[in-house]
Amino acid sequence: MNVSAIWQNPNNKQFYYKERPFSKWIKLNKSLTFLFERHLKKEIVQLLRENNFKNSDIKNVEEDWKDIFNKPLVKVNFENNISYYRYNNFLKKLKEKGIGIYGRDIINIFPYDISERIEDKRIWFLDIEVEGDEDIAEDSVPSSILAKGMIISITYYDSYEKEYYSIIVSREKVDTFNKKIRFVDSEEELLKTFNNLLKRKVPDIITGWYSNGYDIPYIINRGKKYHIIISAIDGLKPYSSYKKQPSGYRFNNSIPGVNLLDYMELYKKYIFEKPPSYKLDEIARIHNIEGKSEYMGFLNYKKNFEKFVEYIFRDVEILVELEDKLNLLNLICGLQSVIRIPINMLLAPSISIEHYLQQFLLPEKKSFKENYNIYSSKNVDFEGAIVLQPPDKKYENVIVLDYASLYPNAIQTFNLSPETLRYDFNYNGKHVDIGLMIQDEGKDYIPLKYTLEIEGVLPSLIRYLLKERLKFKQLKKSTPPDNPEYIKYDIKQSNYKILLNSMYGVIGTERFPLHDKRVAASITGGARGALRYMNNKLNNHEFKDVDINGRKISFRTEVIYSDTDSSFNVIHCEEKLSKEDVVQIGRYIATYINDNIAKEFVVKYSNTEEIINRNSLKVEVDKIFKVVRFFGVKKRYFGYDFDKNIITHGVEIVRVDTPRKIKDILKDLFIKALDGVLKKEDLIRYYNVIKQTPLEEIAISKTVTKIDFDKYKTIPNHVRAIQLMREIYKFKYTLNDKLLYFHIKYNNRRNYRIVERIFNKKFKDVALVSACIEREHLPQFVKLVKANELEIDYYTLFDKQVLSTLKQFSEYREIIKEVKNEIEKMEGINNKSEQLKLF
DNA sequence: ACGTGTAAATT
DNA sequence: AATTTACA
Repeated sequence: MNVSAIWQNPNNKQFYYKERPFSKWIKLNKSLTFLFERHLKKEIVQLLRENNFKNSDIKNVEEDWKDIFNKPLVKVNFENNISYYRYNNFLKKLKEKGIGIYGRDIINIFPYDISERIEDKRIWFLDIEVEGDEDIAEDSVPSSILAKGMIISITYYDSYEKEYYSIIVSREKVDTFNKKIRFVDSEEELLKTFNNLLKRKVPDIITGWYSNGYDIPYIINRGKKYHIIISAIDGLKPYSSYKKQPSGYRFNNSIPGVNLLDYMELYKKYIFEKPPSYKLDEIARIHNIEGKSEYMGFLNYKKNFEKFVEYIFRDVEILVELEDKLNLLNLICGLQSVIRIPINMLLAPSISIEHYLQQFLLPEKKSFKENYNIYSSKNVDFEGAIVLQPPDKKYENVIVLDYASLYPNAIQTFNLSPETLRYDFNYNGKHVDIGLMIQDEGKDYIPLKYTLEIEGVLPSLIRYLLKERLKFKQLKKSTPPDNPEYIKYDIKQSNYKILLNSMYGVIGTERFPLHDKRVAASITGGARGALRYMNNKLNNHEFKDVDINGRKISFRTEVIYSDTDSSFNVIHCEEKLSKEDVVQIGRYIATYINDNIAKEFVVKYSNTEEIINRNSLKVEVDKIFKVVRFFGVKKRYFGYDFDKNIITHGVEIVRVDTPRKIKDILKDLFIKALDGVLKKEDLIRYYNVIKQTPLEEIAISKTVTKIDFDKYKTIPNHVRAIQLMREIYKFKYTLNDKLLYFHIKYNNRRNYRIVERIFNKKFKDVALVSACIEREHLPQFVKLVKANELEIDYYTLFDKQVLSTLKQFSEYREIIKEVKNEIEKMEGINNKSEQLKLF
């Protein structure tokens, strides 16, 4: 059976599926199951009786199951009519008695293939507008839960019909070209209409920007007011709840028969780029999608209805365009077809891996316990990766080698898994001992022996994942990029990559049933060993008369920096090297490592040569620098390749809390500094440029991590800066997005007391403080600047963001000092601080 | 509700 | 020295 989509009722774990795309849901007959240790059979039978289970409640019992440690297990399959409620209560009782339950994940695994084709799913991209939305005050309850305002429109795009729809509460009507609009008289009618459409069209997925926190709870809660049960399956009810957590609100929504997927959550999880704001128009800008003209939803509804109608489609269009570019729904559907669990479960790696592993073990009739409690304590720390300290120096011709998927390949090569670990000084079977590798680092020996006589579940899963990923990578390579298959192969290989990369992380976390910190420590230990091998091999190694592009070239490699899986090698050579020469040298030294690693490194820690065949550790040329500058600190460097493309890490140019304009300026200044041509005039010129730049582009992006400010042990400046705007100007904050932070001169002396209290400082003359606002506040904020209540403190901005940052180039410290003095003179700033600390 | 290592600004 | 934020 191949199904197009599934939905699982979270209340009773009942599965629904569609046999054909765009049909109705069919209930799946799947019984509830659990497993227990065979020696507890009598006790379990007794407990089943005590809990009023009869023989006829049990479909069958399978006695040939085992756990991954080979413990004999019994699997009980209940009849289909046993409710999840009874089942759950029974398992709770077993848990109270300390009886370990195995294989609970099985009930969340859909037993048949699920289509990965996005074309098979009906997806609604949805957005709502609410009356008076822009003046909803901050509250201890999210506005979508209070649901005070009336929903005036629900707009969506149907991926199957390829059509935009909107339902709008309005007596006024407008005609639109290519959009289908239904005008209704009341919110109640709007919700009823929407609900009927849900039941008739049954979308598989509803997605929206922040839809789990706003649109979906709003619809459900407004529905409640009219006793409208928003649901695609008759007889089942929706719900919407939330939990307040230190970092913000967490929502839990359900509309029966619809998979709810917040596109913003998807974006945050899978898009590497960190935007300065998670507002949809900002995201659109980043991905070169024409953003909406202005935010005026409800205002336009009243003032300019035609404009309002144009506007409400824009957000949905952006979302559709975004998916066109990013293919995240495609990605998640691919992942679902591999892991076969409900879509919303796929967002948590520990849950994904847990279910995937269980599914992988099912054919072998193997399972595992909810928690083995092996080395699980929070206090058990384990060591991570090696990071070398680089010098404060500029280099030319630097080749970076790195291990491909180091952690997964370490797991595979050394057979690292909870059940292959022999934590035993005397174990003498065929094995590899990571303890010896760690001892080589000068630490105490502990036996971290992994038997090679059986294959571990983790390694075997990883071997499978690596094989699948390679298969799709090769298919992708042999397909032209304009072929529609190309993107499918790419998504497939990234699905496997995601799973591979989560494997190590979950082993070290308590939530994961098979976690074992000794195994996590062995993974990082094995990886450190591999890195040390490469670095030792390459540091100050003389390569003599190597055939490079038809010439015999001698060179020396020197390791100048290394982080986790990478080794930065500067090539010392008498001769002048072209781009092609360096590329070829890179290939040569990578091969040099790959040819020797198994016999020189991997086998060294094993008592059998068999491990050589297991080796999948392999290095690649990751990048090549024509010039790179290190600053004497770890995780920060700046350079460019032979095509003058910037390659940089850690420095302010790449940080989200650097303003957009400053990033552009710094890029130019960093290149000039690297090339040794930075002049005083460049800096002065940029200082004046910054003064002419719109505020949005010089705003420092900041995140508030605790919505309850009381929870801060020390209040960060940007939080004080919120308090200032809140107390004096009554700005309202939702705190669900990044904020704009400005250094300011505060001018209104009447409020000095308040400002002094907030910032814990005394001011004699000027109050140099800061202000922090939400993006929506920007027009109001500009008004305050124009009214001279406050001024932007360009000097501090320039000093902190540009001058201090450039000081990393130690050779420029003098020039920077001079520029600083010059600007101080220019601005008439008295360098002796006017600010005294109160305490 | 996936790990550890690290820099830097600030109190 | 401790806290907070962001990055790798």
